[in-house]
Amino acid sequence: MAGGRLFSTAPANLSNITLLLHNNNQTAPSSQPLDSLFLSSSSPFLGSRSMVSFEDVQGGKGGGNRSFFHAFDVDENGDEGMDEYFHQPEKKRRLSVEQVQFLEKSFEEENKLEPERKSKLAKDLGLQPRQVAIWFQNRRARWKTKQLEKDYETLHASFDNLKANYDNLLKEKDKLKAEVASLTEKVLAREKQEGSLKQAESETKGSMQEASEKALHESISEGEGSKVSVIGACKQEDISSARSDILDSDSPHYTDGVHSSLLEHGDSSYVFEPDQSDLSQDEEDNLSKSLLPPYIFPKLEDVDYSDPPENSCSFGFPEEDHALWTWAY
DNA sequence: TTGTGTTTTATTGCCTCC
DNA sequence: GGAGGCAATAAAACACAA
Repeated sequence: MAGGRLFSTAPANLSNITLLLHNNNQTAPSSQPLDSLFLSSSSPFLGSRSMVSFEDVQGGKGGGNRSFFHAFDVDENGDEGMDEYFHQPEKKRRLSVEQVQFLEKSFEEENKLEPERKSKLAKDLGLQPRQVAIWFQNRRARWKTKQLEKDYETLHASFDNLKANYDNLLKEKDKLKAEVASLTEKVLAREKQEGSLKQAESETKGSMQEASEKALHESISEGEGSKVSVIGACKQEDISSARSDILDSDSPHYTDGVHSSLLEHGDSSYVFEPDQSDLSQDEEDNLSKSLLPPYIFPKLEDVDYSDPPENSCSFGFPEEDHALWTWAY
């Protein structure tokens, strides 16, 4: 559209240029080639087939600075190649390889074009300053596109890298999650196992306790003449007395002086002083301590009193000893 | 040779800066 | 308001396969 319009008006411009050239030729040798209208005499790019823009002939924007005739006025003139331009005015001409290389080099140094540089390049390349400006503009556009592609690739690579890392982390997380679940399961199983073991233990303990109590009751009720009451049997002082009674009759004689004297005293009621029943629990405990034969019964301070007194028929003995000392009665 | 896609040159209109 | 840059676009030039 834009380009087409330019060339649709080309014939009119062409006639203007022809006229101008004609006028120019009136003052210049007719042997001068047309190319030199646009090329510096010192240009290494003589013979360029670069297309001529007629925009400035039309008085396009930018004013006189962009004038086709400005270039014409500045540059040397010549006739060679004139036919080429004016027989194919509508044709675009590509820059030669040398021109492009020169422009590329210049672009690498600086991608912006100052007016002085533009003029110099145009002069050196035998191009219009406008052409040089257009080339730089298009080159910047290409560079920008390339840069965008590069940036996109960099970002894409970065994204891929991050995504791979993220995926790895997700996998690791799942692995750890599974590990935690497995360990939790193991812990729960172990706790369950321990719980059932404890329950079995307590059940055993209960049945053994029951059995020992039964045995105790039986042994007590069998001994009718015993001074030991069933209720008192569960009290430590009473049990101690009962033990003394039992020991008096069944147990081997002690060599312990105190007990021997006591036993020798013949009066087992000695240990059952009526007054002592009125003693406080602490006093009773102390008394019991003093009366207990340490080599048969455990020291009372070692006895577990965690059980309530009424159920303390085990006397703090380990469950496995209950049967033994129950048998001892 | 021709159709088609890509590249290059150039234009246009808009915008910003001075 | 002029100069110049930029995005969008046109169109010629070019490359290449069929």
